[in-house]
Amino acid sequence: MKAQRVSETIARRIQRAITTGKLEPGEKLPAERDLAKKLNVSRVSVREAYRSLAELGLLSVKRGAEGGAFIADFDHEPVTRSLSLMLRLGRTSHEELTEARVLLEPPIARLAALRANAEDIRRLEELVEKQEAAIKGNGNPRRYDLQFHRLVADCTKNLPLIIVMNSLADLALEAFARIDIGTDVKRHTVDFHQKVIDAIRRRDSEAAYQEMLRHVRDVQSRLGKVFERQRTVLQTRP
Amino acid sequence: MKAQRVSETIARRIQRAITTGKLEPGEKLPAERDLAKKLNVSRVSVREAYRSLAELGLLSVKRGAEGGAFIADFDHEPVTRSLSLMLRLGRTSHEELTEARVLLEPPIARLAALRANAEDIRRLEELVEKQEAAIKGNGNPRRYDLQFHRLVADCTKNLPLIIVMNSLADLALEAFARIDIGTDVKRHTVDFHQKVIDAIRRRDSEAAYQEMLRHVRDVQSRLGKVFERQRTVLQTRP
DNA sequence: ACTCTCCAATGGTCTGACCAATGTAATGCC
DNA sequence: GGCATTACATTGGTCAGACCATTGGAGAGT
Repeated sequence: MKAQRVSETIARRIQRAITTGKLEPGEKLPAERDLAKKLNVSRVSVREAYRSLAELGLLSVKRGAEGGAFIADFDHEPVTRSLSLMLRLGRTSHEELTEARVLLEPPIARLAALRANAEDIRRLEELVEKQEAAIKGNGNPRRYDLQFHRLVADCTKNLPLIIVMNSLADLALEAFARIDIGTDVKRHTVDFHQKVIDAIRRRDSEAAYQEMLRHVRDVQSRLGKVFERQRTVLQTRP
Repeated sequence: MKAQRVSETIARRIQRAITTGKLEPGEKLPAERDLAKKLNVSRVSVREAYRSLAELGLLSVKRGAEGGAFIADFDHEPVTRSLSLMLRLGRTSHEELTEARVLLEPPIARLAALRANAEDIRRLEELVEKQEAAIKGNGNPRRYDLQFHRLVADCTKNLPLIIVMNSLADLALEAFARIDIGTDVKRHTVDFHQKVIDAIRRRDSEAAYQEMLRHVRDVQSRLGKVFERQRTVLQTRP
Protein backbone atom coordinates (compact mmCIF):
# COMPACT_ATOMS: atom_id res chain seq x y z
CA MET A 1 0.00 0.00 0.00
CA LYS A 2 2.37 2.67 -1.20
CA ALA A 3 1.41 6.27 -1.06
CA GLN A 4 0.49 7.20 -4.58
CA ARG A 5 0.72 10.93 -4.26
CA VAL A 6 4.04 12.66 -3.90
CA SER A 7 2.62 15.01 -1.30
CA GLU A 8 1.44 12.04 0.73
CA THR A 9 4.87 10.44 0.66
CA ILE A 10 6.42 13.62 1.99
CA ALA A 11 3.71 13.98 4.62
CA ARG A 12 4.27 10.42 5.84
CA ARG A 13 7.99 10.94 6.17
CA ILE A 14 7.52 14.05 8.24
CA GLN A 15 4.77 12.49 10.33
CA ARG A 16 6.99 9.55 11.10
CA ALA A 17 9.80 11.87 12.08
CA ILE A 18 7.45 13.58 14.48
CA THR A 19 5.92 10.46 16.04
CA THR A 20 9.34 8.89 16.52
CA GLY A 21 10.60 12.03 18.17
CA LYS A 22 13.16 12.98 15.53
CA LEU A 23 11.35 16.26 15.18
CA GLU A 24 10.21 18.04 18.31
CA PRO A 25 7.57 20.68 18.98
CA GLY A 26 8.76 24.15 18.12
CA GLU A 27 11.22 22.99 15.50
CA LYS A 28 11.02 24.69 12.14
CA LEU A 29 10.74 22.80 8.88
CA PRO A 30 12.43 24.09 5.71
CA ALA A 31 10.65 26.76 3.72
CA GLU A 32 8.40 25.31 1.02
CA ARG A 33 10.73 26.42 -1.74
CA ASP A 34 13.80 24.98 -0.04
CA LEU A 35 12.35 21.56 0.70
CA ALA A 36 10.92 21.37 -2.82
CA LYS A 37 14.36 21.97 -4.30
CA LYS A 38 15.99 19.53 -1.90
CA LEU A 39 13.53 16.74 -2.74
CA ASN A 40 13.39 17.57 -6.45
CA VAL A 41 9.65 18.03 -6.39
CA SER A 42 7.44 21.01 -7.06
CA ARG A 43 6.56 23.50 -4.39
CA VAL A 44 2.93 22.45 -4.77
CA SER A 45 3.66 18.96 -3.50
CA VAL A 46 5.56 20.18 -0.46
CA ARG A 47 2.87 22.70 0.19
CA GLU A 48 0.15 20.04 0.06
CA ALA A 49 2.10 17.86 2.46
CA TYR A 50 2.46 20.73 4.93
CA ARG A 51 -1.22 21.59 4.66
CA SER A 52 -2.24 18.00 5.34
CA LEU A 53 -0.11 17.83 8.45
CA ALA A 54 -1.42 21.21 9.56
CA GLU A 55 -4.94 19.83 9.15
CA LEU A 56 -4.01 16.97 11.47
CA GLY A 57 -2.73 19.48 14.00
CA LEU A 58 0.88 18.39 13.65
CA LEU A 59 2.13 21.60 12.11
CA SER A 60 1.47 25.26 12.64
CA VAL A 61 2.04 27.31 9.52
CA LYS A 62 2.76 31.01 9.75
CA ARG A 63 3.45 33.35 6.90
CA GLY A 64 5.60 36.42 6.62
CA ALA A 65 9.19 36.95 7.68
CA GLU A 66 10.39 34.46 10.30
CA GLY A 67 7.33 32.44 9.35
CA GLY A 68 7.27 28.88 8.12
CA ALA A 69 6.05 25.47 9.23
CA PHE A 70 6.64 24.63 12.87
CA ILE A 71 6.06 21.36 14.66
CA ALA A 72 2.99 22.06 16.77
CA ASP A 73 2.63 21.43 20.45
CA PHE A 74 0.86 18.28 21.34
CA ASP A 75 -2.84 19.04 21.73
CA HIS A 76 -6.08 17.10 21.64
CA GLU A 77 -7.82 19.74 19.53
CA PRO A 78 -7.75 17.64 16.32
CA VAL A 79 -9.57 14.83 18.10
CA THR A 80 -12.16 17.24 19.41
CA ARG A 81 -12.58 18.69 15.96
CA SER A 82 -13.18 15.42 14.16
CA LEU A 83 -15.34 14.09 16.97
CA SER A 84 -17.34 17.29 16.83
CA LEU A 85 -17.70 16.95 13.09
CA MET A 86 -18.92 13.36 13.31
CA LEU A 87 -21.46 14.27 15.97
CA ARG A 88 -22.78 17.08 13.84
CA LEU A 89 -23.06 14.79 10.87
CA GLY A 90 -24.93 12.29 13.02
CA ARG A 91 -27.25 15.06 14.20
CA THR A 92 -26.33 14.27 17.78
CA SER A 93 -28.60 15.87 20.34
CA HIS A 94 -27.43 17.66 23.44
CA GLU A 95 -29.09 14.97 25.48
CA GLU A 96 -26.96 12.29 23.90
CA LEU A 97 -23.80 14.20 24.64
CA THR A 98 -24.82 14.73 28.24
CA GLU A 99 -25.80 11.10 28.57
CA ALA A 100 -22.34 10.06 27.47
CA ARG A 101 -20.85 12.29 30.12
CA VAL A 102 -23.15 10.84 32.78
CA LEU A 103 -21.85 7.43 31.86
CA LEU A 104 -18.15 8.23 31.56
CA GLU A 105 -17.40 10.85 34.18
CA PRO A 106 -18.23 8.97 37.38
CA PRO A 107 -15.86 6.07 36.64
CA ILE A 108 -13.22 8.61 35.70
CA ALA A 109 -13.71 10.40 39.01
CA ARG A 110 -13.32 7.09 40.79
CA LEU A 111 -9.98 6.43 39.15
CA ALA A 112 -9.00 10.05 39.74
CA ALA A 113 -9.44 9.56 43.48
CA LEU A 114 -7.02 6.66 43.38
CA ARG A 115 -4.39 8.38 41.27
CA ALA A 116 -4.45 12.07 42.16
CA ASN A 117 -1.24 13.47 43.61
CA ALA A 118 -0.74 16.54 45.78
CA GLU A 119 -0.16 18.76 42.77
CA ASP A 120 -3.42 17.62 41.13
CA ILE A 121 -5.37 18.40 44.26
CA ARG A 122 -3.72 21.78 44.60
CA ARG A 123 -4.78 22.64 41.04
CA LEU A 124 -8.34 21.55 41.68
CA GLU A 125 -8.58 23.67 44.83
CA GLU A 126 -7.06 26.64 43.10
CA LEU A 127 -9.61 26.32 40.35
CA VAL A 128 -12.59 26.26 42.69
CA GLU A 129 -11.27 29.39 44.38
CA LYS A 130 -11.10 31.16 41.04
CA GLN A 131 -14.57 29.94 40.25
CA GLU A 132 -15.94 31.36 43.50
CA ALA A 133 -14.20 34.64 42.84
CA ALA A 134 -15.73 34.75 39.39
CA ILE A 135 -19.19 34.30 40.83
CA LYS A 136 -18.71 37.08 43.38
CA GLY A 137 -17.26 39.35 40.72
CA ASN A 138 -20.21 38.50 38.50
CA GLY A 139 -17.81 37.12 35.91
CA ASN A 140 -18.40 34.09 33.74
CA PRO A 141 -17.40 30.97 35.68
CA ARG A 142 -18.28 28.63 32.88
CA ARG A 143 -14.80 28.14 31.56
CA TYR A 144 -13.73 27.14 35.04
CA ASP A 145 -16.52 24.62 35.08
CA LEU A 146 -15.12 23.03 31.95
CA GLN A 147 -11.62 23.18 33.36
CA PHE A 148 -12.74 21.31 36.46
CA HIS A 149 -13.80 18.28 34.49
CA ARG A 150 -10.56 18.41 32.56
CA LEU A 151 -8.49 18.47 35.72
CA VAL A 152 -10.35 15.51 37.16
CA ALA A 153 -9.56 13.57 34.00
CA ASP A 154 -5.91 14.63 34.29
CA CYS A 155 -5.79 13.01 37.73
CA THR A 156 -6.27 9.59 36.13
CA LYS A 157 -2.89 9.90 34.37
CA ASN A 158 -4.50 7.97 31.53
CA LEU A 159 -4.07 9.71 28.19
CA PRO A 160 -6.92 8.03 26.30
CA LEU A 161 -9.32 8.98 29.07
CA ILE A 162 -7.94 12.49 29.25
CA ILE A 163 -8.31 13.09 25.54
CA VAL A 164 -11.81 11.62 25.31
CA MET A 165 -12.98 13.56 28.34
CA ASN A 166 -11.46 16.78 27.09
CA SER A 167 -13.16 16.41 23.75
CA LEU A 168 -16.56 15.72 25.23
CA ALA A 169 -16.20 18.60 27.66
CA ASP A 170 -15.22 20.96 24.87
CA LEU A 171 -18.25 19.92 22.89
CA ALA A 172 -20.51 20.36 25.89
CA LEU A 173 -19.17 23.84 26.48
CA GLU A 174 -19.70 24.74 22.86
CA ALA A 175 -23.19 23.28 22.80
CA PHE A 176 -24.36 25.05 25.93
CA ALA A 177 -22.51 28.30 25.45
CA ARG A 178 -25.70 30.25 24.84
CA ILE A 179 -27.62 29.01 27.83
CA ASP A 180 -27.80 31.48 30.70
CA ILE A 181 -27.56 30.20 34.22
CA GLY A 182 -28.48 31.93 37.45
CA THR A 183 -26.19 32.70 40.36
CA ASP A 184 -27.84 30.04 42.52
CA VAL A 185 -27.05 27.39 39.93
CA LYS A 186 -23.47 28.60 39.78
CA ARG A 187 -23.19 28.21 43.56
CA HIS A 188 -24.75 24.79 43.31
CA THR A 189 -22.12 23.78 40.79
CA VAL A 190 -19.30 24.96 42.99
CA ASP A 191 -20.74 22.96 45.88
CA PHE A 192 -20.73 19.82 43.76
CA HIS A 193 -17.19 20.44 42.63
CA GLN A 194 -16.11 20.95 46.22
CA LYS A 195 -17.62 17.64 47.24
CA VAL A 196 -15.89 15.82 44.41
CA ILE A 197 -12.58 17.38 45.40
CA ASP A 198 -13.12 16.41 49.03
CA ALA A 199 -13.69 12.82 47.99
CA ILE A 200 -10.57 12.83 45.84
CA ARG A 201 -8.52 14.31 48.66
CA ARG A 202 -9.74 11.57 51.01
CA ARG A 203 -8.88 8.99 48.33
CA ASP A 204 -12.46 7.86 48.71
CA SER A 205 -13.02 6.53 45.21
CA GLU A 206 -16.60 5.44 45.76
CA ALA A 207 -17.56 8.84 47.15
CA ALA A 208 -15.87 10.49 44.18
CA TYR A 209 -17.90 8.25 41.88
CA GLN A 210 -21.15 9.03 43.66
CA GLU A 211 -20.58 12.77 43.91
CA MET A 212 -19.62 13.06 40.29
CA LEU A 213 -22.65 11.00 39.34
CA ARG A 214 -24.91 13.34 41.28
CA HIS A 215 -23.25 16.33 39.71
CA VAL A 216 -23.58 15.26 36.10
CA ARG A 217 -27.12 14.01 36.69
CA ASP A 218 -27.94 17.37 38.16
CA VAL A 219 -26.61 19.04 35.04
CA GLN A 220 -28.52 16.55 32.92
CA SER A 221 -31.84 17.27 34.60
CA ARG A 222 -31.36 21.03 34.37
CA LEU A 223 -30.62 20.76 30.69
CA GLY A 224 -33.57 18.44 30.29
CA LYS A 225 -35.82 21.23 31.47
CA VAL A 226 -34.24 23.76 29.17
CA PHE A 227 -34.52 21.58 26.12
CA GLU A 228 -37.86 20.07 27.00
CA ARG A 229 -39.72 19.10 23.85
CA GLN A 230 -37.27 21.17 21.87
CA ARG A 231 -35.22 18.32 20.45
CA THR A 232 -32.52 20.62 19.23
CA VAL A 233 -29.38 19.30 17.65
CA LEU A 234 -25.87 20.60 17.68
CA GLN A 235 -25.70 23.68 15.55
CA THR A 236 -23.38 23.89 12.62
CA ARG A 237 -20.59 26.38 12.84
CA PRO A 238 -21.20 29.79 11.31
CA MET B 1 -12.63 35.58 12.62
CA LYS B 2 -12.88 35.42 8.86
CA ALA B 3 -11.12 32.70 6.99
CA GLN B 4 -8.03 34.29 5.58
CA ARG B 5 -7.27 31.76 2.90
CA VAL B 6 -9.43 31.43 -0.17
CA SER B 7 -9.21 27.66 0.00
CA GLU B 8 -10.44 27.76 3.58
CA THR B 9 -13.43 29.85 2.64
CA ILE B 10 -14.40 27.36 -0.02
CA ALA B 11 -13.84 24.44 2.33
CA ARG B 12 -16.05 26.01 4.98
CA ARG B 13 -18.85 26.61 2.52
CA ILE B 14 -18.80 23.01 1.40
CA GLN B 15 -18.47 21.70 4.93
CA ARG B 16 -21.46 23.73 5.98
CA ALA B 17 -23.44 22.41 3.05
CA ILE B 18 -22.60 18.91 4.17
CA THR B 19 -23.35 19.33 7.87
CA THR B 20 -26.64 21.04 7.13
CA GLY B 21 -27.61 18.25 4.79
CA LYS B 22 -27.67 20.27 1.58
CA LEU B 23 -25.11 17.87 0.21
CA GLU B 24 -25.60 14.18 0.85
CA PRO B 25 -23.24 11.22 0.84
CA GLY B 26 -22.55 9.96 -2.67
CA GLU B 27 -23.17 13.29 -4.35
CA LYS B 28 -20.50 14.53 -6.69
CA LEU B 29 -18.93 17.93 -6.44
CA PRO B 30 -17.91 19.86 -9.58
CA ALA B 31 -14.57 19.03 -11.16
CA GLU B 32 -11.76 21.20 -9.83
CA ARG B 33 -11.52 23.14 -13.07
CA ASP B 34 -15.25 23.78 -13.23
CA LEU B 35 -15.66 25.00 -9.67
CA ALA B 36 -12.58 27.19 -10.04
CA LYS B 37 -14.07 28.88 -13.07
CA LYS B 38 -17.45 29.24 -11.38
CA LEU B 39 -15.96 30.88 -8.27
CA ASN B 40 -13.43 32.93 -10.19
CA VAL B 41 -10.53 31.46 -8.29
CA SER B 42 -7.61 29.35 -9.37
CA ARG B 43 -7.77 25.62 -9.57
CA VAL B 44 -5.12 25.49 -6.83
CA SER B 45 -7.48 27.00 -4.30
CA VAL B 46 -10.33 24.65 -5.10
CA ARG B 47 -7.93 21.78 -5.03
CA GLU B 48 -6.64 22.73 -1.59
CA ALA B 49 -10.17 23.02 -0.28
CA TYR B 50 -11.03 19.55 -1.58
CA ARG B 51 -7.88 18.07 -0.11
CA SER B 52 -8.61 19.57 3.30
CA LEU B 53 -12.10 18.13 3.34
CA ALA B 54 -10.76 14.79 2.17
CA GLU B 55 -8.32 14.90 5.09
CA LEU B 56 -11.25 15.38 7.43
CA GLY B 57 -12.96 12.37 5.89
CA LEU B 58 -15.76 14.41 4.36
CA LEU B 59 -14.79 13.82 0.76
CA SER B 60 -13.51 10.91 -1.24
CA VAL B 61 -11.47 11.97 -4.23
CA LYS B 62 -11.01 9.69 -7.21
CA ARG B 63 -9.14 10.43 -10.37
CA GLY B 64 -9.64 9.34 -13.91
CA ALA B 65 -12.75 9.38 -16.04
CA GLU B 66 -15.95 9.42 -14.00
CA GLY B 67 -13.77 10.42 -11.09
CA GLY B 68 -14.05 13.55 -8.98
CA ALA B 69 -14.83 14.55 -5.41
CA PHE B 70 -17.69 12.70 -3.77
CA ILE B 71 -19.32 13.35 -0.41
CA ALA B 72 -18.12 10.48 1.76
CA ASP B 73 -20.25 8.24 3.91
CA PHE B 74 -20.21 8.99 7.61
CA ASP B 75 -17.53 7.11 9.35
CA HIS B 76 -15.69 7.44 12.61
CA GLU B 77 -12.35 6.73 10.94
CA PRO B 78 -11.16 10.37 11.15
CA VAL B 79 -11.73 10.36 14.89
CA THR B 80 -9.86 7.10 15.25
CA ARG B 81 -7.05 8.48 13.17
CA SER B 82 -6.52 11.66 15.15
CA LEU B 83 -7.01 9.87 18.45
CA SER B 84 -4.49 7.29 17.35
CA LEU B 85 -2.07 10.03 16.38
CA MET B 86 -2.42 11.80 19.70
CA LEU B 87 -1.84 8.60 21.62
CA ARG B 88 1.28 7.88 19.62
CA LEU B 89 2.56 11.37 20.27
CA GLY B 90 1.88 10.90 23.96
CA ARG B 91 3.74 7.57 23.86
CA THR B 92 0.67 5.85 25.23
CA SER B 93 1.32 2.35 26.47
CA HIS B 94 -0.87 -0.63 25.73
CA GLU B 95 -1.66 -0.82 29.40
CA GLU B 96 -3.12 2.68 29.37
CA LEU B 97 -5.32 1.86 26.41
CA THR B 98 -6.56 -1.31 28.05
CA GLU B 99 -7.15 0.51 31.31
CA ALA B 100 -9.35 3.00 29.53
CA ARG B 101 -11.38 0.14 28.10
CA VAL B 102 -11.72 -1.47 31.52
CA LEU B 103 -13.16 1.78 32.77
CA LEU B 104 -15.47 2.59 29.87
CA GLU B 105 -16.80 -0.72 28.59
CA PRO B 106 -18.68 -1.98 31.65
CA PRO B 107 -20.88 1.15 31.96
CA ILE B 108 -21.48 0.95 28.23
CA ALA B 109 -22.55 -2.68 28.54
CA ARG B 110 -24.93 -1.66 31.31
CA LEU B 111 -26.61 0.92 29.12
CA ALA B 112 -26.59 -1.52 26.24
CA ALA B 113 -28.66 -3.96 28.28
CA LEU B 114 -31.28 -1.28 28.81
CA ARG B 115 -31.44 -0.13 25.22
CA ALA B 116 -30.80 -3.16 23.03
CA ASN B 117 -33.62 -4.12 20.68
CA ALA B 118 -34.34 -7.45 19.04
CA GLU B 119 -32.28 -6.59 15.99
CA ASP B 120 -29.25 -5.71 18.11
CA ILE B 121 -29.44 -9.00 19.96
CA ARG B 122 -29.83 -10.92 16.72
CA ARG B 123 -26.67 -9.32 15.39
CA LEU B 124 -24.74 -10.14 18.54
CA GLU B 125 -25.81 -13.77 18.42
CA GLU B 126 -24.99 -14.03 14.75
CA LEU B 127 -21.55 -12.67 15.46
CA VAL B 128 -20.76 -15.17 18.19
CA GLU B 129 -21.81 -17.97 15.86
CA LYS B 130 -19.39 -16.74 13.24
CA GLN B 131 -16.72 -16.45 15.88
CA GLU B 132 -17.21 -20.04 16.97
CA ALA B 133 -17.12 -21.18 13.37
CA ALA B 134 -13.86 -19.30 12.87
CA ILE B 135 -12.31 -21.07 15.85
CA LYS B 136 -13.37 -24.50 14.60
CA GLY B 137 -12.15 -23.67 11.12
CA ASN B 138 -8.87 -22.46 12.61
CA GLY B 139 -9.54 -19.03 11.12
CA ASN B 140 -8.72 -15.73 12.75
CA PRO B 141 -11.57 -14.76 15.08
CA ARG B 142 -9.95 -11.54 16.17
CA ARG B 143 -11.89 -9.24 13.91
CA TYR B 144 -15.07 -10.74 15.30
CA ASP B 145 -13.78 -9.97 18.78
CA LEU B 146 -13.43 -6.33 17.84
CA GLN B 147 -16.82 -6.36 16.18
CA PHE B 148 -18.43 -7.66 19.33
CA HIS B 149 -17.37 -4.64 21.35
CA ARG B 150 -18.58 -2.40 18.56
CA LEU B 151 -21.98 -4.01 18.48
CA VAL B 152 -22.38 -3.67 22.24
CA ALA B 153 -21.66 0.04 21.90
CA ASP B 154 -24.21 0.25 19.08
CA CYS B 155 -26.85 -1.07 21.46
CA THR B 156 -26.59 2.12 23.52
CA LYS B 157 -27.92 4.17 20.61
CA ASN B 158 -25.63 6.92 21.83
CA LEU B 159 -23.40 8.26 19.06
CA PRO B 160 -20.67 9.81 21.21
CA LEU B 161 -20.27 6.53 23.07
CA ILE B 162 -20.33 4.55 19.85
CA ILE B 163 -17.64 6.65 18.23
CA VAL B 164 -15.38 6.70 21.27
CA MET B 165 -15.74 2.97 21.79
CA ASN B 166 -15.12 2.21 18.13
CA SER B 167 -11.97 4.28 18.13
CA LEU B 168 -10.56 2.66 21.23
CA ALA B 169 -11.41 -0.80 19.94
CA ASP B 170 -9.74 -0.05 16.61
CA LEU B 171 -6.63 1.08 18.40
CA ALA B 172 -6.64 -1.98 20.59
CA LEU B 173 -6.92 -4.23 17.58
CA GLU B 174 -4.07 -2.46 15.88
CA ALA B 175 -1.91 -2.53 18.99
CA PHE B 176 -2.39 -6.21 19.65
CA ALA B 177 -2.48 -7.42 16.08
CA ARG B 178 0.84 -9.20 16.41
CA ILE B 179 0.08 -11.08 19.57
CA ASP B 180 -0.73 -14.70 19.10
CA ILE B 181 -3.41 -16.28 21.19
CA GLY B 182 -4.14 -19.93 21.77
CA THR B 183 -7.34 -21.79 20.99
CA ASP B 184 -8.23 -22.09 24.67
CA VAL B 185 -8.08 -18.32 25.05
CA LYS B 186 -10.26 -17.92 21.98
CA ARG B 187 -12.85 -20.24 23.54
CA HIS B 188 -12.60 -18.32 26.78
CA THR B 189 -13.31 -15.10 24.94
CA VAL B 190 -16.36 -16.57 23.27
CA ASP B 191 -17.66 -17.73 26.63
CA PHE B 192 -17.35 -14.22 28.02
CA HIS B 193 -19.10 -12.76 25.01
CA GLN B 194 -21.88 -15.27 25.38
CA LYS B 195 -22.40 -14.30 29.01
CA VAL B 196 -22.54 -10.62 28.15
CA ILE B 197 -25.10 -11.31 25.45
CA ASP B 198 -27.18 -13.39 27.85
CA ALA B 199 -27.23 -10.52 30.30
CA ILE B 200 -28.24 -8.08 27.58
CA ARG B 201 -30.99 -10.39 26.40
CA ARG B 202 -32.34 -10.62 29.95
CA ARG B 203 -32.14 -6.82 30.21
CA ASP B 204 -30.07 -7.43 33.31
CA SER B 205 -27.97 -4.29 33.23
CA GLU B 206 -25.98 -5.07 36.36
CA ALA B 207 -25.07 -8.52 35.09
CA ALA B 208 -24.04 -6.99 31.78
CA TYR B 209 -21.85 -4.55 33.68
CA GLN B 210 -20.26 -7.30 35.77
CA GLU B 211 -19.70 -9.73 32.92
CA MET B 212 -18.15 -7.08 30.74
CA LEU B 213 -15.97 -5.99 33.64
CA ARG B 214 -14.76 -9.55 34.12
CA HIS B 215 -14.14 -9.89 30.41
CA VAL B 216 -12.03 -6.76 29.97
CA ARG B 217 -10.16 -7.44 33.21
CA ASP B 218 -9.43 -10.90 31.93
CA VAL B 219 -8.03 -9.39 28.74
CA GLN B 220 -6.10 -6.87 30.82
CA SER B 221 -4.45 -9.52 32.95
CA ARG B 222 -3.52 -11.66 29.97
CA LEU B 223 -1.93 -8.68 28.27
CA GLY B 224 -0.22 -7.81 31.53
CA LYS B 225 1.58 -11.11 31.38
CA VAL B 226 2.56 -10.66 27.76
CA PHE B 227 3.93 -7.20 28.28
CA GLU B 228 5.39 -7.84 31.70
CA ARG B 229 8.38 -5.58 32.25
CA GLN B 230 8.37 -4.80 28.56
CA ARG B 231 6.89 -1.32 28.75
CA THR B 232 6.30 -1.15 25.04
CA VAL B 233 4.56 1.76 23.44
CA LEU B 234 2.30 1.98 20.44
CA GLN B 235 4.34 1.55 17.33
CA THR B 236 4.42 4.15 14.65
CA ARG B 237 2.93 3.22 11.36
CA PRO B 238 5.33 1.95 8.70
C1' DA C 1 16.64 55.78 22.94
C1' DC C 2 12.71 55.84 20.26
C1' DT C 3 9.93 55.84 16.02
C1' DC C 4 9.25 55.19 11.37
C1' DT C 5 10.20 53.31 6.96
C1' DC C 6 11.77 49.96 4.07
C1' DC C 7 12.99 45.35 2.86
C1' DA C 8 13.71 40.51 2.56
C1' DA C 9 11.68 36.14 3.70
C1' DT C 10 7.78 33.30 3.40
C1' DG C 11 3.27 31.60 2.73
C1' DG C 12 -0.95 32.38 -0.51
C1' DT C 13 -2.71 32.67 -5.13
C1' DC C 14 -2.68 32.58 -10.04
C1' DT C 15 -1.79 30.89 -14.90
C1' DG C 16 -1.07 27.49 -18.04
C1' DA C 17 0.89 23.44 -19.21
C1' DC C 18 1.73 18.45 -19.18
C1' DC C 19 1.50 13.75 -16.82
C1' DA C 20 -1.13 9.72 -15.11
C1' DA C 21 -4.96 7.14 -14.14
C1' DT C 22 -9.44 5.39 -15.48
C1' DG C 23 -13.91 4.31 -17.31
C1' DT C 24 -16.14 4.09 -21.78
C1' DA C 25 -16.81 3.79 -26.44
C1' DA C 26 -15.10 2.48 -30.79
C1' DT C 27 -12.44 -1.04 -33.13
C1' DG C 28 -10.92 -5.37 -34.63
C1' DC C 29 -10.38 -10.15 -34.38
C1' DC C 30 -12.36 -14.72 -34.05
C1' DG D 1 -22.49 -12.20 -32.28
C1' DG D 2 -19.10 -12.09 -28.65
C1' DC D 3 -14.92 -11.03 -26.63
C1' DA D 4 -10.49 -8.80 -26.26
C1' DT D 5 -7.96 -4.61 -27.61
C1' DT D 6 -7.27 0.00 -28.47
C1' DA D 7 -8.18 4.87 -28.54
C1' DC D 8 -9.99 8.64 -26.24
C1' DA D 9 -12.06 12.03 -23.28
C1' DT D 10 -12.31 13.26 -18.44
C1' DT D 11 -10.33 14.25 -14.21
C1' DG D 12 -7.11 14.47 -10.54
C1' DG D 13 -1.77 14.95 -9.78
C1' DT D 14 2.39 17.45 -10.66
C1' DC D 15 5.28 20.90 -12.45
C1' DA D 16 7.31 25.63 -13.47
C1' DG D 17 7.42 30.37 -12.82
C1' DA D 18 5.39 34.49 -11.58
C1' DC D 19 3.23 37.88 -8.58
C1' DC D 20 0.64 39.24 -4.27
C1' DA D 21 0.09 39.78 0.93
C1' DT D 22 1.83 39.47 5.35
C1' DT D 23 5.17 39.92 8.73
C1' DG D 24 9.09 40.76 11.58
C1' DG D 25 13.42 42.86 11.78
C1' DA D 26 17.15 45.90 10.15
C1' DG D 27 18.41 50.34 9.40
C1' DA D 28 17.62 55.32 8.79
C1' DG D 29 16.14 59.43 10.87
C1' DT D 30 14.86 62.13 14.89
